[in-house]
Amino acid sequence: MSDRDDKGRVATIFDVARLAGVSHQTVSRVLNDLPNVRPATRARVEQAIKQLRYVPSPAARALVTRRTRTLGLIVTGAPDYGPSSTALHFNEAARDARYSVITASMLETDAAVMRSAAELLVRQNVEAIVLIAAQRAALDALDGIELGVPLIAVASEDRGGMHRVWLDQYAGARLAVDHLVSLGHREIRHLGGPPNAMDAAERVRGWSAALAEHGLPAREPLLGDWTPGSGYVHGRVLARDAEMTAVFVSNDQMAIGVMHALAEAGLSVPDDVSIVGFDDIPEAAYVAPPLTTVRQDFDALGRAAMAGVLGVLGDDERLVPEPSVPDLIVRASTSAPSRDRVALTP
Amino acid sequence: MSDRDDKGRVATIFDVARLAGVSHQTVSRVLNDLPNVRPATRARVEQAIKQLRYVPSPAARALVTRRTRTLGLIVTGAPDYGPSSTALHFNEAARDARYSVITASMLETDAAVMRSAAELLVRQNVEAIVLIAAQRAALDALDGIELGVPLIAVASEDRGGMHRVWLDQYAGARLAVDHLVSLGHREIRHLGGPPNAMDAAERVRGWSAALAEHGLPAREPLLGDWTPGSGYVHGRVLARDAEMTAVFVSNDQMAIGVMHALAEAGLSVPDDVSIVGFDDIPEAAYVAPPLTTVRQDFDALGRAAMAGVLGVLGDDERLVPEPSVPDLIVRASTSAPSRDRVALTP
DNA sequence: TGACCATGCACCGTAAGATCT
DNA sequence: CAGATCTTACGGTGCATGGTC
Repeated sequence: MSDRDDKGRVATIFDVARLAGVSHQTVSRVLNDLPNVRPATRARVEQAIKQLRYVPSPAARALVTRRTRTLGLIVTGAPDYGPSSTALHFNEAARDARYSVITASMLETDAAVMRSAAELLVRQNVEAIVLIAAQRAALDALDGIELGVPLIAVASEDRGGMHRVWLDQYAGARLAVDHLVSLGHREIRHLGGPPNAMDAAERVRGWSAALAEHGLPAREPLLGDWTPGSGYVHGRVLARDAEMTAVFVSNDQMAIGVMHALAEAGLSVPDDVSIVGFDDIPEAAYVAPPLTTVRQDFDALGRAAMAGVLGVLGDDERLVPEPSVPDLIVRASTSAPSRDRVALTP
Repeated sequence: MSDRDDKGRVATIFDVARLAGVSHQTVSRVLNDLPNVRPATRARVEQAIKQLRYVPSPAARALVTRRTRTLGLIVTGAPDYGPSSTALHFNEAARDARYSVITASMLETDAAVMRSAAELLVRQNVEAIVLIAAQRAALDALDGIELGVPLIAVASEDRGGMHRVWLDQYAGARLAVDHLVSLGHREIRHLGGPPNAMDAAERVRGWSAALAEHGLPAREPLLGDWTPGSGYVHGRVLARDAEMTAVFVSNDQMAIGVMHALAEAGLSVPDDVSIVGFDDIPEAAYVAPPLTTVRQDFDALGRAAMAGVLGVLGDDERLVPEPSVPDLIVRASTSAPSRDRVALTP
């Protein structure tokens, strides 16, 4: 596979041309599938390419075409299940479309670091930049600055000046609440994500809209930070609320913490309190009790991001697919409310 | 930031040269910090660079130097906490060293896909390829084929023909078992990872070596697949083993499943059975009970991979650091064995 | 005339040799 | 003579132009 001649040089288009007895331009035409090449000539060139194991130089090609078939990907935040999965599937979709992806990952959402990473990508002549970032601040960091290349954000809030793909967090939250309401719950509380998280805000919106539609009260939501620890802390608070019979938790990690706190307080899930999470992380089906949750299709999201790129670049006229709506996965952490608790509600 | 003139062109080295009143070669000398440039001239050139917002074209530079300052990263398998963290920190370390990283992620460890991804990276003239792969098959896929660039594998088993960085899984496993032994446990079972996982094999090795050293029996280990579900399945088997008082589980996800199964069987953790996991995932501190586990320093691992790259490329003479030894994090899932169970052992 | 193919040049840097002060 | 600077060549493509049958 090392494709090198005696002098350690890889074959060039001129080597191929000489071997095939044509000009380098004809080789170029064959490479790029252009017309006006006689089939016999084409065959000779292809034979020479194979024989010399010639592969075109991306650097030389990029220099003259100013196209690199390379995309930039910026991912901020901890390597949690959602963003990591989205990045993985985006990467696979890009490879399928014969694009390379230069990735810039960073734990912190620091505006200066993000901007310098974006500039680095632009200098590498990426054709578009995809941003996977849960926090609003990540969009702010790249908003307004003129990158010179299209920016596609995976984000659940709208923003001028950049393209966007997302999953319907609002609809997912409504699924969760509708499920609890249909089981007979009337006092349904919410543990949300951090205030700067766009997904969290959409889920709060869905929760309160669903409650309003059913004429049910919406108590002030609690706000965690996505971690199991914050779920535990707020779970202890929720355990003292004798009126509520169900909690819609904004992600599965916090839901695990909530269930732990409820168990410690002597409350049974789902007999005393029903719990619905969000994401369907791998652990969700195997905690005690298995968690009813809202599954997000990160595969679709990653592919949608790539579809967005192709749409913007004009490679592909296919429209970017509609945002997919999450699925409710009913497991054992939800059931009809117990008589005792129902009796307490007004 | 769009750095373009009226015709939409970015500045070239010639534009800078003209503005500074020097030749483009002098500009190049300034860019590359070469000597023999008068301070006054250097200042004029730097002023012109700033004024035109000139940045050198990586494509043109790569064409002539055959160096791209770009690395390839291949990551296989699900986006679990360990590999995702390692990839993140490697990425940050690479950026600190002013390298770009082209990433190829793939869910499946398919030899053909891996090889074509590696070839794609080589065509992009990456200067080295880093492989993060838990499975032995991933090393097999790239073993032997002549890539033409150095390959640095993050892998816990040795392999000819490639450089390697790793965390000391064997020592980590010994820490876990030593902890259990020091608490008084004498019948310590093991739930390992899948047979094709290199980390899993090392942990089995550490577990059995520690037992042998203490003169304790090593029963045949069970083998899961890293998922919480497989932990649950094997946990039900373990629950019927009346003699064992502790289980060393090869990762935290499976440990969660095991604890769930034990709880279902009416066994208390740690009163009846002590559990030690591996990894210290974010959930570990908040499950019930909080999990004693072996923390791996994925940050150090990612940086070690980058150090390995720099070492191979000769950019940096600093030695690749010694593999770091994991830390034991003692939480509530381990305690001295109960009298009842101890009495049962011979 | 049109299908086929060759020639020259641009792209934007770095490296080596030539020239000037 | 040597430090400072310039001139020339080159890398590997794709595009525009032109030539030939």
